[in-house]
Amino acid sequence: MDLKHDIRESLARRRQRPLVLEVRDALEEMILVGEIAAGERLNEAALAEQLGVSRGPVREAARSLEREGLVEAVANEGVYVRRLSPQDGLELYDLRAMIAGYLCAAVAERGDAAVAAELEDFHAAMGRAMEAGDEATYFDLNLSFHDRIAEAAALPRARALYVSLGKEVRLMRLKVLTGPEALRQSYREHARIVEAIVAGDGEGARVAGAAHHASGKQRLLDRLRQERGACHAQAGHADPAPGEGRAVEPKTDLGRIT
Amino acid sequence: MDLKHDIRESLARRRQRPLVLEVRDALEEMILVGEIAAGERLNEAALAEQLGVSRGPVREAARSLEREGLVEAVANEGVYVRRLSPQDGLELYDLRAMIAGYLCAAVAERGDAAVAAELEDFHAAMGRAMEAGDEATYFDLNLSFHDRIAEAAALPRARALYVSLGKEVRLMRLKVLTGPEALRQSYREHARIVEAIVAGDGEGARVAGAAHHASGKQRLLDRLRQERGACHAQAGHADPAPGEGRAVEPKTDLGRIT
DNA sequence: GAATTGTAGATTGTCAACAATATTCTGTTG
DNA sequence: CAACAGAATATTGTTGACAATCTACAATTC
Repeated sequence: MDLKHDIRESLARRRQRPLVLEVRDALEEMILVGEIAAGERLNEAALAEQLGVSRGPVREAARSLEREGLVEAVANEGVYVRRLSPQDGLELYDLRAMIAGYLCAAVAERGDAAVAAELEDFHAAMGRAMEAGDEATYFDLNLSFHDRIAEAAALPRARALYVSLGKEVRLMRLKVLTGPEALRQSYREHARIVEAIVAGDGEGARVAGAAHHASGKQRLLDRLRQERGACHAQAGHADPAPGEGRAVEPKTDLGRIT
Repeated sequence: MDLKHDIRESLARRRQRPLVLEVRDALEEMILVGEIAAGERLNEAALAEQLGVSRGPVREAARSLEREGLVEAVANEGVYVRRLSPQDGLELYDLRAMIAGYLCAAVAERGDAAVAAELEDFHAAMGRAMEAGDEATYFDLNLSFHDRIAEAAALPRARALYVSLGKEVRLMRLKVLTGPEALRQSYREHARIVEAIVAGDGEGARVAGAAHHASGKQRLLDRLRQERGACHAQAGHADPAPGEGRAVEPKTDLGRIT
C-alpha cells in the first residue's frame, strides 16, 4: 500500500514522467525482490489497484518487461514471472561474460585516466571491505564497479544489454558471491581487470572481464549441483527426471523449456 | 487499407493471437521496410485507424518495440523510429559478431551431424547462387544459413538477441552485402564456419563466426566512409563536429544521419 | 463412481471517451 | 518587419466500461 503512495507522490512531483514508467519500475522491483515469485502470474486488476492506477499502464509496463525477459505472456491467460532453467542461467552468464569483456576492452582502449583512477579507488575500497569481512559492502561496491565500467565504455546498447542480463540473472535468486574464498577470488579478478584498463590493454581487459564473469558462472554451476544434491538428499521427492527440473508451467506445458 | 483487411482476417482465423501481436508485427514490418522512415514519429491514432484497431494495442506494441530498440519514446510527445548513428551501427555489429561466434561454437560443440549436413547444403546452394551472380538468392540463403545456426545452437536467449540485433541493424538501411567481391568473401568465410562445425571445433567455429560478422562491420565502415565522402563532396553542409555526430534528438533536426 | 457437460466467477482483451500536454497558427505590439 | 503572447488544434496519457475467454466447480449422465 505504501507503494501506491510512492507512485502517486513521484507522479505529483514530476508530471512529465509517464505512469507506465513508474509502474514498470515498481513491477520490476517487485519481481527482482521476489515479492512476486518466479512462475507467479501478474494480476492486472490487482496490481493496478495496488499501485493506484488503471490497467492500461500496467499492461504497457508488462509488455515492456516481457521484451526484457523478466516475464512471459500467455494469450488470454496472463503474464508470468519468468522461471529460469539452469540452462537458461548458464546461457545468461555466458552472454554477460562476453558483453562484459567487450565493455572492459572498450574502457581500456579509451584510455581515460580519470576513469582508471576511479576504478582503482573502487578496487581499494573493495579490498578493505574484504579484509573487514563485510560482504554486504563488498557486494554493493562490486555492483558499482561494474556499473562504472559499463558506463565508461560509452557503448549504450552493450551497457543496456549488460544491465538487462544482470536483472534476468537475479530471477534465479541464487546468491553466488558469498564466502571469503569467493570474495577473495573476485577481488583478484578485479585486480586483473583494473590492471589491464590502467595499462590501456584492450585485449587483456576483455579477457580479464570475461574470465571474471566466467568464474561467476562456475560458482553458479557448483551451487546448482549442490542444490540439486541437497534436494535429492533431503526429500527424494518425485523429482521429475533430472534435467527437467524446471517445473511450474504457467499452465499447459508452455512452460517447460529445458 | 488492405493491411486492415489482413489483420482482421488473421484475427478471424485464429482468435487466440492477441491483437497486440498482430499490431507489433505490422509496425515492425513497416519500420524495417522503411514505410515509416527513421526519425519519423508513430502517430497512434493514425496507425490505429490504418490497422483497424484502437489505440490501446498500438501503444502496447510500441512499448514492446521500444524495448527491442526499434523505436524510442519521448514523454508526452510520441515514439520515434530510432535513428542510428554510425557509432551505434558499429556497436551493433560488434555485439552481433560476439553472439554469432557464441552460437557457432555451440552448434559445433553440439556435434549434430544432420545440422552439419544441412549447413553444407546451404553453403553449396550459396556457391551456386554466387557463380550465377544471383545476389538476391544469395542474400536469402545467407539469411537462412544464419537463422539455421542460431536455431541449432539451442540457446534461446542468444538467438533472440541475435535476431533482434539483426533487425536493429536493418534500421540503418545500408546494403552491405553487394558486389561480387563481397559475395565471394562472404562465401569463403561461410566455408570456414561450416568446416569448423563439421569438425566439431567449437573454438574454431566461434572465431570463424565472429570474423565473418566482423568483416561485415568492415564493409559497413567502408560504406560509411564512402557515404560521408560523397556527402561532403556533393554538399559540404555543416557537418557538426566529428565525434559529436550522435545526435538523435527525436524532434528538432531529426533528419540528418551523416 | 467416473467422466462429461454446463454454468458461474474471475481475468484478460479491446475500446471509446476524457484529461493533460505539446505544437502550430494568428494577431498584436515594439 | 520581427518577436512575442495567446488561442486553436493536434496528439499523447489515462481511465472506466464492455466483450471475449479461461478456470473452477457443480450437476448430470453413463
